[in-house]
Amino acid sequence: MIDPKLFRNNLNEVAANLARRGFALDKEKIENLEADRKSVQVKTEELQNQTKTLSKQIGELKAKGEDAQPVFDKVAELKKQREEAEHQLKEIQEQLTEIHLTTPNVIDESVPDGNDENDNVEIRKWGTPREFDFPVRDHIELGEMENGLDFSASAKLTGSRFVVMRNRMARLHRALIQFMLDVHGQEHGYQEVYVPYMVNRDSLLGTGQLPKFEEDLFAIKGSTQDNRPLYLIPTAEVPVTNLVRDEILEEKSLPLKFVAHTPCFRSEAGSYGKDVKGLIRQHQFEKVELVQIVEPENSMAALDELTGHAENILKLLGLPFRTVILCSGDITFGATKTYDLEVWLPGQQAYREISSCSNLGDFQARRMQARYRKDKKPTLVHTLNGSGLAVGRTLVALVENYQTAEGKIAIPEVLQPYLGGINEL
RNA sequence: GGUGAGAUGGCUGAGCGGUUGAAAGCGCACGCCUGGAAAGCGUGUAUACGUUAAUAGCGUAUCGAGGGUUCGAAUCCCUCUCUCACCGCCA
Repeated sequence: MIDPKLFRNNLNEVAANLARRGFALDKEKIENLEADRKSVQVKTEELQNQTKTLSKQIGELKAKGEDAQPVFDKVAELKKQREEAEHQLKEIQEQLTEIHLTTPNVIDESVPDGNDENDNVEIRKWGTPREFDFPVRDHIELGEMENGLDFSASAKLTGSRFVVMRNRMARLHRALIQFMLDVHGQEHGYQEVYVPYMVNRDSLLGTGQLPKFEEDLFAIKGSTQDNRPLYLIPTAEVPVTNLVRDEILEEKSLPLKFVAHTPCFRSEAGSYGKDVKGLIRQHQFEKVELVQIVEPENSMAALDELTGHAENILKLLGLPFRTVILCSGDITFGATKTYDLEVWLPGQQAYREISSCSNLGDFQARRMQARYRKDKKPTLVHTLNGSGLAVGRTLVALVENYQTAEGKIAIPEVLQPYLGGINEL
Protein backbone atom coordinates (compact mmCIF):
# COMPACT_ATOMS: atom_id res chain seq x y z
CA MET A 1 0.00 0.00 0.00
CA ILE A 2 0.91 3.59 -0.45
CA ASP A 3 1.94 5.58 2.61
CA PRO A 4 -1.39 6.77 4.09
CA LYS A 5 0.29 10.05 4.95
CA LEU A 6 0.49 10.78 1.24
CA PHE A 7 -3.29 10.63 1.10
CA ARG A 8 -3.44 13.36 3.69
CA ASN A 9 -0.63 15.60 2.60
CA ASN A 10 -0.14 14.99 -1.12
CA LEU A 11 -3.47 13.72 -2.34
CA ASN A 12 -3.40 15.63 -5.62
CA GLU A 13 0.05 14.40 -6.56
CA VAL A 14 -0.89 10.82 -5.73
CA ALA A 15 -4.08 11.09 -7.77
CA ALA A 16 -2.16 12.55 -10.72
CA ASN A 17 0.40 9.76 -10.55
CA LEU A 18 -2.25 7.05 -10.37
CA ALA A 19 -4.14 8.65 -13.23
CA ARG A 20 -1.16 7.75 -15.43
CA ARG A 21 -2.09 4.13 -14.78
CA GLY A 22 -5.67 4.85 -15.65
CA PHE A 23 -6.64 4.54 -12.00
CA ALA A 24 -9.18 7.05 -10.76
CA LEU A 25 -8.65 7.87 -7.12
CA ASP A 26 -11.79 9.06 -5.34
CA LYS A 27 -10.26 12.15 -3.83
CA GLU A 28 -13.43 13.54 -2.36
CA LYS A 29 -14.24 10.32 -0.55
CA ILE A 30 -10.74 10.09 0.86
CA GLU A 31 -10.75 13.70 2.00
CA ASN A 32 -14.06 13.24 3.76
CA LEU A 33 -13.03 10.02 5.40
CA GLU A 34 -9.76 11.54 6.54
CA ALA A 35 -11.49 14.55 8.03
CA ASP A 36 -13.94 12.28 9.87
CA ARG A 37 -11.19 9.98 10.96
CA LYS A 38 -9.21 12.78 12.46
CA SER A 39 -12.02 14.24 14.56
CA VAL A 40 -13.47 10.88 15.60
CA GLN A 41 -10.10 9.43 16.47
CA VAL A 42 -9.14 12.38 18.63
CA LYS A 43 -12.50 12.19 20.37
CA THR A 44 -12.27 8.43 20.86
CA GLU A 45 -8.83 8.57 22.33
CA GLU A 46 -9.84 11.38 24.63
CA LEU A 47 -12.77 9.32 25.94
CA GLN A 48 -10.56 6.28 26.31
CA ASN A 49 -8.12 8.35 28.28
CA GLN A 50 -10.83 9.56 30.65
CA THR A 51 -12.13 6.04 31.17
CA LYS A 52 -8.69 4.75 31.85
CA THR A 53 -7.91 7.49 34.34
CA LEU A 54 -11.18 7.02 36.22
CA SER A 55 -10.76 3.25 36.31
CA LYS A 56 -7.39 3.71 37.89
CA GLN A 57 -8.99 5.97 40.49
CA ILE A 58 -11.45 3.22 41.35
CA GLY A 59 -8.57 0.90 41.94
CA GLU A 60 -6.86 3.40 44.21
CA LEU A 61 -10.02 4.16 46.19
CA LYS A 62 -10.78 0.50 46.69
CA ALA A 63 -7.25 -0.17 47.84
CA LYS A 64 -7.70 2.52 50.47
CA GLY A 65 -11.11 1.17 51.38
CA GLU A 66 -12.90 4.35 50.35
CA ASP A 67 -16.21 4.78 48.59
CA ALA A 68 -15.81 4.48 44.82
CA GLN A 69 -19.45 4.83 43.88
CA PRO A 70 -19.29 8.45 42.59
CA VAL A 71 -16.47 7.53 40.23
CA PHE A 72 -18.37 4.47 39.14
CA ASP A 73 -21.28 6.62 38.11
CA LYS A 74 -19.05 8.99 36.21
CA VAL A 75 -17.43 6.19 34.25
CA ALA A 76 -20.78 4.59 33.49
CA GLU A 77 -21.89 7.84 31.91
CA LEU A 78 -18.83 7.89 29.69
CA LYS A 79 -19.18 4.32 28.58
CA LYS A 80 -21.98 4.70 26.07
CA GLN A 81 -20.39 7.75 24.50
CA ARG A 82 -17.05 6.02 24.30
CA GLU A 83 -18.37 2.85 22.76
CA GLU A 84 -20.26 4.85 20.18
CA ALA A 85 -17.12 6.75 19.22
CA GLU A 86 -15.09 3.54 19.07
CA HIS A 87 -17.64 1.95 16.80
CA GLN A 88 -17.72 4.97 14.53
CA LEU A 89 -13.94 5.08 14.34
CA LYS A 90 -13.76 1.41 13.49
CA GLU A 91 -16.13 1.87 10.57
CA ILE A 92 -14.19 4.81 9.20
CA GLN A 93 -10.92 2.96 9.52
CA GLU A 94 -12.33 -0.09 7.77
CA GLN A 95 -13.32 2.08 4.85
CA LEU A 96 -9.91 3.71 4.71
CA THR A 97 -8.16 0.36 4.95
CA GLU A 98 -10.27 -0.91 2.09
CA ILE A 99 -9.10 2.03 -0.01
CA HIS A 100 -5.49 1.59 1.07
CA LEU A 101 -5.46 -2.10 0.19
CA THR A 102 -7.07 -1.68 -3.21
CA THR A 103 -5.12 1.33 -4.44
CA PRO A 104 -2.18 0.49 -6.72
CA ASN A 105 1.34 1.68 -6.13
CA VAL A 106 2.57 5.01 -7.43
CA ILE A 107 4.86 4.64 -10.42
CA ASP A 108 8.40 5.85 -10.85
CA GLU A 109 9.07 8.97 -12.96
CA SER A 110 11.10 6.94 -15.43
CA VAL A 111 8.06 4.87 -16.41
CA PRO A 112 6.78 5.95 -19.85
CA ASP A 113 3.16 6.94 -20.37
CA GLY A 114 0.93 4.54 -22.25
CA ASN A 115 -2.31 2.61 -22.28
CA ASP A 116 -1.39 -1.01 -22.81
CA GLU A 117 1.36 -3.42 -23.86
CA ASN A 118 1.62 -1.73 -27.24
CA ASP A 119 3.09 1.33 -25.55
CA ASN A 120 5.85 -0.51 -23.71
CA VAL A 121 9.27 0.76 -24.69
CA GLU A 122 12.06 -1.49 -25.87
CA ILE A 123 15.28 -0.52 -24.14
CA ARG A 124 17.64 -3.21 -25.42
CA LYS A 125 17.81 -6.23 -27.62
CA TRP A 126 20.17 -9.19 -27.48
CA GLY A 127 20.92 -11.86 -30.07
CA THR A 128 19.71 -12.30 -33.60
CA PRO A 129 16.77 -14.51 -34.49
CA ARG A 130 18.05 -17.51 -36.37
CA GLU A 131 17.44 -17.97 -40.12
CA PHE A 132 15.95 -21.36 -40.80
CA ASP A 133 16.51 -23.18 -44.12
CA PHE A 134 13.64 -25.57 -43.44
CA PRO A 135 10.02 -25.16 -42.43
CA VAL A 136 9.95 -24.11 -38.80
CA ARG A 137 7.91 -26.19 -36.36
CA ASP A 138 6.33 -24.58 -33.33
CA HIS A 139 6.69 -26.16 -29.90
CA ILE A 140 3.34 -27.90 -30.19
CA GLU A 141 4.47 -29.77 -33.31
CA LEU A 142 7.83 -30.50 -31.77
CA GLY A 143 6.03 -31.68 -28.68
CA GLU A 144 3.91 -34.11 -30.64
CA MET A 145 7.07 -35.70 -32.01
CA GLU A 146 8.43 -38.37 -29.70
CA ASN A 147 5.32 -37.94 -27.58
CA GLY A 148 6.88 -35.06 -25.63
CA LEU A 149 3.87 -32.88 -24.89
CA ASP A 150 0.62 -34.72 -24.34
CA PHE A 151 -2.30 -32.32 -24.02
CA SER A 152 -4.95 -34.97 -24.44
CA ALA A 153 -3.59 -36.89 -21.48
CA SER A 154 -3.67 -33.80 -19.29
CA ALA A 155 -7.17 -32.97 -20.51
CA LYS A 156 -8.26 -36.40 -19.39
CA LEU A 157 -6.52 -36.14 -16.03
CA THR A 158 -7.50 -32.62 -15.20
CA GLY A 159 -8.75 -30.32 -17.95
CA SER A 160 -7.60 -27.65 -20.32
CA ARG A 161 -4.49 -25.55 -19.70
CA PHE A 162 -2.53 -28.40 -18.18
CA VAL A 163 0.11 -30.58 -19.73
CA VAL A 164 1.68 -33.99 -19.46
CA MET A 165 5.33 -33.97 -20.51
CA ARG A 166 7.24 -37.07 -21.41
CA ASN A 167 10.60 -38.12 -22.69
CA ARG A 168 12.82 -35.35 -24.00
CA MET A 169 10.42 -32.57 -23.03
CA ALA A 170 10.24 -33.75 -19.42
CA ARG A 171 14.01 -34.12 -19.26
CA LEU A 172 14.73 -30.72 -20.81
CA HIS A 173 12.20 -29.09 -18.53
CA ARG A 174 13.85 -30.58 -15.48
CA ALA A 175 17.34 -29.71 -16.71
CA LEU A 176 16.33 -26.06 -17.20
CA ILE A 177 15.19 -25.80 -13.59
CA GLN A 178 18.45 -27.18 -12.25
CA PHE A 179 20.45 -24.96 -14.52
CA MET A 180 18.66 -21.78 -13.51
CA LEU A 181 18.89 -22.55 -9.81
CA ASP A 182 22.59 -23.23 -10.11
CA VAL A 183 23.37 -20.05 -12.02
CA HIS A 184 21.48 -17.81 -9.61
CA GLY A 185 22.64 -19.68 -6.55
CA GLN A 186 26.30 -20.17 -7.43
CA GLU A 187 27.06 -17.24 -9.71
CA HIS A 188 24.60 -14.49 -8.86
CA GLY A 189 24.75 -14.87 -5.09
CA TYR A 190 21.18 -15.84 -4.26
CA GLN A 191 20.29 -18.03 -1.32
CA GLU A 192 18.30 -21.02 -2.54
CA VAL A 193 15.10 -21.56 -0.60
CA TYR A 194 12.38 -24.17 -0.66
CA VAL A 195 8.97 -22.88 0.37
CA PRO A 196 5.35 -24.01 0.75
CA TYR A 197 3.18 -24.04 -2.34
CA MET A 198 0.11 -23.12 -0.32
CA VAL A 199 -0.16 -19.90 1.66
CA ASN A 200 -2.63 -18.20 3.95
CA ARG A 201 -4.52 -14.98 3.35
CA ASP A 202 -2.09 -12.83 5.29
CA SER A 203 0.72 -13.74 2.94
CA LEU A 204 -1.37 -12.85 -0.11
CA LEU A 205 -2.42 -9.58 1.48
CA GLY A 206 1.24 -8.89 2.18
CA THR A 207 2.37 -9.17 -1.41
CA GLY A 208 -0.79 -7.58 -2.81
CA GLN A 209 -2.63 -10.42 -4.58
CA LEU A 210 -5.45 -9.97 -2.08
CA PRO A 211 -7.94 -8.49 -1.52
CA LYS A 212 -8.23 -7.35 -5.12
CA PHE A 213 -7.29 -10.33 -7.26
CA GLU A 214 -8.96 -13.25 -5.54
CA GLU A 215 -10.43 -14.50 -8.82
CA ASP A 216 -6.93 -15.16 -10.18
CA LEU A 217 -6.17 -17.60 -7.38
CA PHE A 218 -7.02 -21.21 -6.62
CA ALA A 219 -8.32 -21.61 -3.09
CA ILE A 220 -8.28 -24.96 -1.37
CA LYS A 221 -11.47 -25.62 0.50
CA GLY A 222 -11.30 -27.25 3.90
CA SER A 223 -7.58 -26.70 4.13
CA THR A 224 -7.67 -25.18 7.59
CA GLN A 225 -9.69 -25.92 10.68
CA ASP A 226 -11.36 -22.58 11.01
CA ASN A 227 -12.74 -22.74 7.49
CA ARG A 228 -10.49 -20.17 5.96
CA PRO A 229 -8.99 -21.61 2.83
CA LEU A 230 -5.36 -21.76 1.94
CA TYR A 231 -4.39 -20.69 -1.56
CA LEU A 232 -2.12 -22.24 -4.15
CA ILE A 233 0.67 -19.79 -4.86
CA PRO A 234 0.43 -17.91 -8.18
CA THR A 235 4.18 -17.23 -7.94
CA ALA A 236 7.02 -17.95 -5.52
CA GLU A 237 7.12 -14.20 -4.95
CA VAL A 238 4.36 -14.74 -2.37
CA PRO A 239 5.98 -17.22 0.02
CA VAL A 240 9.53 -15.95 -0.53
CA THR A 241 8.81 -12.25 -0.05
CA ASN A 242 6.68 -13.02 2.99
CA LEU A 243 9.72 -14.55 4.65
CA VAL A 244 10.42 -11.05 5.93
CA ARG A 245 6.85 -10.22 6.94
CA ASP A 246 6.69 -8.81 10.47
CA GLU A 247 10.46 -8.86 10.74
CA ILE A 248 12.87 -6.13 11.73
CA LEU A 249 16.07 -6.96 9.90
CA GLU A 250 19.58 -5.86 10.74
CA GLU A 251 20.96 -3.26 8.37
CA LYS A 252 24.06 -5.34 7.75
CA SER A 253 21.97 -8.34 6.70
CA LEU A 254 20.75 -6.48 3.60
CA PRO A 255 20.44 -7.03 0.75
CA LEU A 256 18.74 -10.40 1.07
CA LYS A 257 18.69 -12.31 -2.20
CA PHE A 258 16.56 -15.43 -2.56
CA VAL A 259 16.03 -17.84 -5.42
CA ALA A 260 13.31 -20.47 -5.37
CA HIS A 261 11.86 -22.94 -7.80
CA THR A 262 8.14 -23.58 -7.40
CA PRO A 263 5.14 -24.47 -9.44
CA CYS A 264 2.74 -21.58 -9.94
CA PHE A 265 -1.04 -21.87 -10.11
CA ARG A 266 -3.19 -19.31 -11.87
CA SER A 267 -6.85 -19.46 -12.69
CA GLU A 268 -6.27 -17.28 -15.78
CA ALA A 269 -9.71 -15.80 -15.31
CA GLY A 270 -10.41 -13.41 -18.13
CA SER A 271 -7.91 -14.85 -20.58
CA TYR A 272 -10.36 -17.13 -22.35
CA GLY A 273 -9.32 -16.57 -25.94
CA LYS A 274 -5.61 -16.15 -25.25
CA ASP A 275 -2.91 -18.71 -25.99
CA VAL A 276 -5.36 -21.55 -25.79
CA LYS A 277 -2.96 -23.97 -27.41
CA GLY A 278 0.40 -25.07 -26.16
CA LEU A 279 2.51 -24.36 -23.14
CA ILE A 280 2.40 -20.58 -23.11
CA ARG A 281 -0.51 -20.11 -20.75
CA GLN A 282 -1.17 -22.88 -18.25
CA HIS A 283 -3.00 -23.15 -14.95
CA GLN A 284 0.09 -24.85 -13.55
CA PHE A 285 3.64 -23.99 -14.56
CA GLU A 286 7.11 -23.96 -13.08
CA LYS A 287 9.08 -20.85 -12.39
CA VAL A 288 12.43 -19.99 -10.88
CA GLU A 289 11.91 -16.77 -9.00
CA LEU A 290 14.34 -14.15 -7.76
CA VAL A 291 13.49 -11.99 -4.76
CA GLN A 292 15.55 -9.21 -3.23
CA ILE A 293 15.00 -7.35 0.02
CA VAL A 294 17.02 -4.13 -0.05
CA GLU A 295 17.51 -0.72 1.49
CA PRO A 296 15.28 1.89 -0.14
CA GLU A 297 18.08 3.91 -1.71
CA ASN A 298 19.40 0.82 -3.46
CA SER A 299 16.22 -0.53 -4.95
CA MET A 300 16.49 0.96 -8.43
CA ALA A 301 20.04 -0.29 -8.79
CA ALA A 302 18.87 -3.64 -7.48
CA LEU A 303 16.18 -3.75 -10.15
CA ASP A 304 18.79 -3.30 -12.86
CA GLU A 305 20.94 -5.98 -11.26
CA LEU A 306 18.10 -8.44 -10.89
CA THR A 307 16.94 -7.85 -14.45
CA GLY A 308 20.51 -8.50 -15.57
CA HIS A 309 20.50 -11.81 -13.70
CA ALA A 310 17.35 -12.91 -15.51
CA GLU A 311 18.79 -11.74 -18.84
CA ASN A 312 21.93 -13.73 -18.16
CA ILE A 313 19.98 -16.99 -18.24
CA LEU A 314 18.75 -16.16 -21.72
CA LYS A 315 22.24 -15.17 -22.80
CA LEU A 316 23.77 -18.37 -21.44
CA LEU A 317 21.12 -20.36 -23.27
CA GLY A 318 21.71 -18.33 -26.41
CA LEU A 319 18.10 -17.27 -26.76
CA PRO A 320 17.47 -13.94 -28.50
CA PHE A 321 15.41 -11.53 -26.44
CA ARG A 322 14.53 -7.94 -25.89
CA THR A 323 13.99 -5.99 -22.71
CA VAL A 324 11.08 -3.60 -22.47
CA ILE A 325 10.05 -1.17 -19.80
CA LEU A 326 6.37 -1.45 -19.04
CA CYS A 327 4.38 1.70 -19.66
CA SER A 328 2.14 3.31 -17.08
CA GLY A 329 -0.95 1.53 -18.38
CA ASP A 330 0.55 -1.96 -18.41
CA ILE A 331 2.50 -2.03 -15.16
CA THR A 332 1.07 -4.28 -12.45
CA PHE A 333 -0.74 -3.29 -9.28
CA GLY A 334 2.12 -3.18 -6.80
CA ALA A 335 5.04 -2.24 -9.02
CA THR A 336 6.68 1.13 -9.19
CA LYS A 337 8.77 0.07 -12.18
CA THR A 338 8.89 -3.11 -14.24
CA TYR A 339 11.08 -4.57 -16.98
CA ASP A 340 9.76 -7.45 -19.04
CA LEU A 341 12.06 -9.80 -20.88
CA GLU A 342 10.62 -11.07 -24.13
CA VAL A 343 12.16 -14.08 -25.81
CA TRP A 344 12.09 -14.72 -29.53
CA LEU A 345 9.75 -17.54 -30.53
CA PRO A 346 10.32 -18.72 -34.12
CA GLY A 347 7.02 -20.57 -34.04
CA GLN A 348 5.15 -17.33 -33.49
CA GLN A 349 7.65 -15.02 -35.21
CA ALA A 350 7.31 -12.79 -32.17
CA TYR A 351 8.91 -11.79 -28.91
CA ARG A 352 6.92 -13.18 -25.97
CA GLU A 353 7.15 -12.41 -22.27
CA ILE A 354 9.36 -14.83 -20.37
CA SER A 355 10.22 -12.77 -17.32
CA SER A 356 8.89 -9.80 -15.44
CA CYS A 357 11.19 -7.95 -13.04
CA SER A 358 9.69 -5.39 -10.70
CA ASN A 359 10.66 -2.96 -8.02
CA LEU A 360 7.77 -2.78 -5.60
CA GLY A 361 9.33 -0.03 -3.51
CA ASP A 362 7.87 -0.04 0.00
CA PHE A 363 4.43 -1.10 -1.25
CA GLN A 364 4.66 -4.71 -0.09
CA ALA A 365 6.93 -3.88 2.82
CA ARG A 366 4.27 -1.60 4.31
CA ARG A 367 1.59 -4.26 3.94
CA MET A 368 3.92 -6.85 5.45
CA GLN A 369 5.49 -4.58 8.06
CA ALA A 370 8.87 -5.70 6.75
CA ARG A 371 11.50 -3.38 8.15
CA TYR A 372 15.16 -3.01 8.96
CA ARG A 373 16.95 -1.02 11.60
CA LYS A 374 18.34 2.19 10.13
CA ASP A 375 20.09 4.28 12.78
CA LYS A 376 18.08 2.38 15.43
CA LYS A 377 14.83 3.32 13.76
CA PRO A 378 12.67 0.65 12.08
CA THR A 379 12.44 1.60 8.41
CA LEU A 380 10.49 -0.10 5.64
CA VAL A 381 12.59 -2.15 3.25
CA HIS A 382 12.07 -2.24 -0.49
CA THR A 383 11.16 -5.50 -2.18
CA LEU A 384 11.87 -6.71 -5.71
CA ASN A 385 11.12 -9.82 -7.62
CA GLY A 386 11.58 -11.22 -11.08
CA SER A 387 11.26 -14.45 -12.94
CA GLY A 388 14.54 -16.04 -13.63
CA LEU A 389 12.86 -17.55 -15.68
CA ALA A 390 9.41 -18.95 -16.40
CA VAL A 391 10.44 -22.53 -17.09
CA GLY A 392 7.64 -23.63 -19.41
CA ARG A 393 8.15 -20.68 -21.69
CA THR A 394 11.89 -21.19 -21.61
CA LEU A 395 11.29 -24.75 -22.77
CA VAL A 396 9.14 -23.43 -25.62
CA ALA A 397 11.84 -20.95 -26.62
CA LEU A 398 14.59 -23.55 -26.37
CA VAL A 399 12.94 -26.20 -28.53
CA GLU A 400 11.76 -23.73 -31.14
CA ASN A 401 15.09 -21.93 -31.44
CA TYR A 402 17.25 -25.06 -31.31
CA GLN A 403 15.20 -27.34 -33.54
CA THR A 404 16.81 -29.16 -36.43
CA ALA A 405 15.37 -30.02 -39.83
CA GLU A 406 14.72 -33.54 -38.52
CA GLY A 407 12.77 -32.24 -35.54
CA LYS A 408 15.57 -32.88 -33.06
CA ILE A 409 16.58 -30.37 -30.39
CA ALA A 410 20.19 -29.25 -30.19
CA ILE A 411 21.31 -28.80 -26.59
CA PRO A 412 23.14 -25.58 -25.68
CA GLU A 413 26.50 -26.27 -24.12
CA VAL A 414 25.55 -24.91 -20.68
CA LEU A 415 22.70 -27.37 -20.46
CA GLN A 416 24.61 -30.45 -21.53
CA PRO A 417 25.98 -31.29 -18.06
CA TYR A 418 22.38 -31.57 -16.88
CA LEU A 419 21.55 -34.09 -19.60
CA GLY A 420 24.43 -36.49 -19.30
CA GLY A 421 26.61 -34.61 -21.76
CA ILE A 422 24.51 -35.19 -24.87
CA ASN A 423 24.28 -32.44 -27.50
CA GLU A 424 20.97 -33.36 -29.14
CA LEU A 425 17.65 -34.79 -28.02
C1' G B 1 -6.21 -38.98 14.51
C1' G B 2 -5.77 -39.35 20.31
C1' U B 3 -3.95 -37.41 25.04
C1' G B 4 -1.42 -33.78 27.80
C1' A B 5 1.42 -29.07 28.40
C1' G B 6 2.21 -24.44 26.56
C1' A B 7 2.31 -19.40 23.57
C1' U B 8 4.52 -12.77 27.72
C1' G B 9 9.58 -7.61 25.20
C1' G B 10 16.15 -9.33 21.23
C1' C B 11 16.53 -14.00 24.57
C1' U B 12 15.41 -16.61 29.46
C1' G B 13 11.45 -15.97 32.60
C1' A B 14 7.81 -13.73 36.66
C1' G B 15 2.96 -12.00 36.95
C1' C B 16 -3.11 -15.10 36.97
C1' G B 17 -8.67 -8.85 37.94
C1' G B 18 -6.65 -2.68 39.78
C1' U B 19 -1.35 3.43 39.08
C1' U B 20 1.70 -3.50 34.69
C1' G B 21 4.19 -1.44 28.54
C1' A B 22 4.69 -5.27 31.86
C1' A B 23 9.43 -7.83 37.83
C1' A B 24 14.20 -10.16 37.53
C1' G B 25 18.29 -12.00 34.79
C1' C B 26 20.95 -12.17 30.16
C1' G B 27 22.13 -9.42 25.90
C1' C B 28 22.82 -4.57 23.77
C1' A B 29 23.95 1.02 23.99
C1' C B 30 25.96 5.15 26.55
C1' G B 31 28.51 7.21 30.92
C1' C B 32 31.82 6.69 35.30
C1' C B 33 36.07 3.98 36.78
C1' U B 34 41.05 2.20 34.03
C1' G B 35 47.49 3.28 31.03
C1' G B 36 44.10 -0.06 28.13
C1' A B 37 40.61 -3.91 28.93
C1' A B 38 37.71 -7.04 32.21
C1' A B 39 35.03 -6.64 36.60
C1' G B 40 32.18 -3.11 39.23
C1' C B 41 28.76 1.06 39.46
C1' G B 42 25.07 4.27 37.04
C1' U B 43 21.63 5.36 33.06
C1' G B 44 18.99 3.68 29.08
C1' U B 45 17.06 -0.20 25.83
C1' A B 46 9.52 -2.76 22.02
C1' U B 47 6.14 -1.68 18.03
C1' A B 48 2.13 0.63 15.52
C1' C B 49 -1.13 4.60 15.13
C1' G B 50 -2.73 9.63 16.26
C1' U B 51 -1.42 14.78 17.30
C1' U B 52 2.91 17.70 15.71
C1' A B 53 7.60 21.23 11.91
C1' A B 54 9.67 17.29 14.94
C1' U B 55 12.82 10.34 14.97
C1' A B 56 10.62 16.69 21.11
C1' G B 57 6.43 16.24 24.13
C1' C B 58 1.48 14.21 24.89
C1' G B 59 -2.36 10.53 23.83
C1' U B 60 -4.29 5.55 22.16
C1' A B 61 -3.53 0.46 21.16
C1' U B 62 -0.65 -4.04 21.55
C1' C B 63 1.44 -9.95 26.59
C1' G B 64 -0.26 -16.01 19.69
C1' A B 65 -5.14 -14.25 16.76
C1' G B 66 -10.27 -12.94 17.05
C1' G B 67 -14.62 -12.30 20.04
C1' G B 68 -16.91 -11.79 25.11
C1' U B 69 -17.49 -10.51 30.62
C1' U B 70 -16.00 -6.00 33.62
C1' C B 71 -15.77 0.70 35.74
C1' G B 72 -10.98 -1.80 34.73
C1' A B 73 -8.14 -7.90 31.50
C1' A B 74 -1.44 -10.29 30.26
C1' U B 75 -4.66 -12.17 34.19
C1' C B 76 -11.69 -14.72 33.79
C1' C B 77 -14.91 -17.05 29.54
C1' C B 78 -15.50 -18.73 24.20
C1' U B 79 -13.53 -19.84 19.25
C1' C B 80 -9.33 -20.46 16.29
C1' U B 81 -4.05 -20.87 15.10
C1' C B 82 0.62 -22.44 16.30
C1' U B 83 4.50 -24.96 19.35
C1' C B 84 6.28 -28.98 22.42
C1' A B 85 5.83 -34.13 24.47
C1' C B 86 3.91 -39.11 24.21
C1' C B 87 0.76 -42.70 21.44
C1' G B 88 -1.35 -44.15 16.59
C1' C B 89 -0.88 -43.71 11.21
C1' C B 90 2.21 -42.40 7.15
C1' A B 91 5.71 -40.26 2.07
